[in-house]
Amino acid sequence: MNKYNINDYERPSVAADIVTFGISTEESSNKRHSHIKKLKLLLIKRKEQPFAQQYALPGGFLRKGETIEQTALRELEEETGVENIKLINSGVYSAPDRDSRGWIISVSFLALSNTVSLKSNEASDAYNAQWFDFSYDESNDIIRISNSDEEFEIKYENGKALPNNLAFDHAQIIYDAFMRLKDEVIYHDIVFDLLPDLFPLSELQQIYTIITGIKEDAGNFRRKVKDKVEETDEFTSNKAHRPSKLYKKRVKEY
Amino acid sequence: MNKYNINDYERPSVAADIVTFGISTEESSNKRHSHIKKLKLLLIKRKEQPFAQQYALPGGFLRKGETIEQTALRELEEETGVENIKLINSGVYSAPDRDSRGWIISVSFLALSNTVSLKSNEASDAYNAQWFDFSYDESNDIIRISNSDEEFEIKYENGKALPNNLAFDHAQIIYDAFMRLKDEVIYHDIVFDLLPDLFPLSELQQIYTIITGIKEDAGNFRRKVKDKVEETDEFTSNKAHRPSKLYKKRVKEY
DNA sequence: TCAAAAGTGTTTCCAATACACCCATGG
DNA sequence: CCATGGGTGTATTGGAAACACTTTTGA
Repeated sequence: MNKYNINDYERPSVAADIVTFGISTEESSNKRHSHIKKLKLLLIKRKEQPFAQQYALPGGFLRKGETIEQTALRELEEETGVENIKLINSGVYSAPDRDSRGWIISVSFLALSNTVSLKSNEASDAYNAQWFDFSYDESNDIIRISNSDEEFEIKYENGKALPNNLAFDHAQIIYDAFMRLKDEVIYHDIVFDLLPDLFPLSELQQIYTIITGIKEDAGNFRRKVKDKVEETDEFTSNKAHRPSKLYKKRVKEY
Repeated sequence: MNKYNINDYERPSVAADIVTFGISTEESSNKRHSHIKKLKLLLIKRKEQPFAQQYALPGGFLRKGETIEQTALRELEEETGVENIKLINSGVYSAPDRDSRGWIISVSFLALSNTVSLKSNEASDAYNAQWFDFSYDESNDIIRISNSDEEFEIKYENGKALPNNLAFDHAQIIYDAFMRLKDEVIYHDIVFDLLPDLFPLSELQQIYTIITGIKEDAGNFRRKVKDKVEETDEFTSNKAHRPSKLYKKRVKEY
């Protein structure tokens, strides 16, 4: 720190990359069955070199006068139209050769969208952004990311994500961010940031299970989360079964 | 990301700041009592402006060709002589006005020293580095950092650490890093990185308790960690009580 | 012989699990 | 009226907590 003059040394470009998760609701063709929740990841198709036409995380460069969180929110909005999300810093990637354009380090964010963002689905052509299905195979430690055209697998060995068709080191960034998400869901009740304000408990459990891999009896799960949620007077309707009461996250008082 | 030329925009300086925790052993004057373990934090006294003569985290600037982790390890060694430590990224601080010298963002690391570093204590004059006592008052959410001359309190309100006599935004960085440490100790068995290779279970528990605030019956604690440690044939000696078997961390097999 | 911490045994109790069963709705 | 998921009640059980008690050492 001593004798360092900030003009004496070359400085890196600093970027933010955003790993955005959301929940989609897909109506089953069989009306007897309930809708199914899926975990989704937001990617963009790159237009420019390097990795042109390949998929990458949305992201961009830190500008003077803003924080890196502001960078992340700004770039996410510009590139995908997604707004109103919770950000959690999930890593810093600084290998000198990670970007062929030059010396660029990246600060990654885990981002959780609490609304099923129709906006960006409709506008995905304009934005070049796509929500991909996301799943994690716990027993083999493999992440699968797919849409109707493409499929990416992220395998993990010796502490590193193996290279795949995703741009840059984004496979690694996604792997790390998902592991962080899993941790935060299990230990810090962050599931609620993936849900709308009002939700039935079955929906809470579905998403909890998708992310953590922890399957549980519905009745027991209901009791376990009882002190973390509050009842409302709202109910679901139009389902081929008993309506379910809607709950909201309980806000702690001090 | 599109149309961005990395030479078009001004770039920030990037620094690493390191929040280093270690464990000291202090022999009690009363020989009947056992030695007492204390949690310590490593700080340096700044020689230059800004904040000259005030205490700060060790840290320094990212150089071309190295990763930010390498920066952290290099600066820690240069400024304090401390080596062989585990690093965990604990945040990124990028408020534009956080450093009066200019546009400097900081990547912070939680660092755990598994040896009671006598080297840097002896050499602390040369290095201008000091190990401070560190304690966390859970019920008031206050961190206290002190040595024989100085005392710093870190109070937390509305999601932010209140300013104190530590340099820059280092109060905030320390607060965040300690909370991360607590989490990692409770959920991910990271206590072992603060211990030597061989240790009695009482020592493991002491440190676990200091950090987490979780007090427990010694017998019950012993049973709880049984599957995380392995017995050795070594024993402590020269204590005014029954010798304790030394254990080591169990390494998982696959 | 005593204080202090190491270490084991045992009882109690609570919370996680399993599972049976009723409810409400649309098909 | 039946399939489906919502929702409650209850018995079981495994592990956490409490605590009594023995062991081994140096002072």
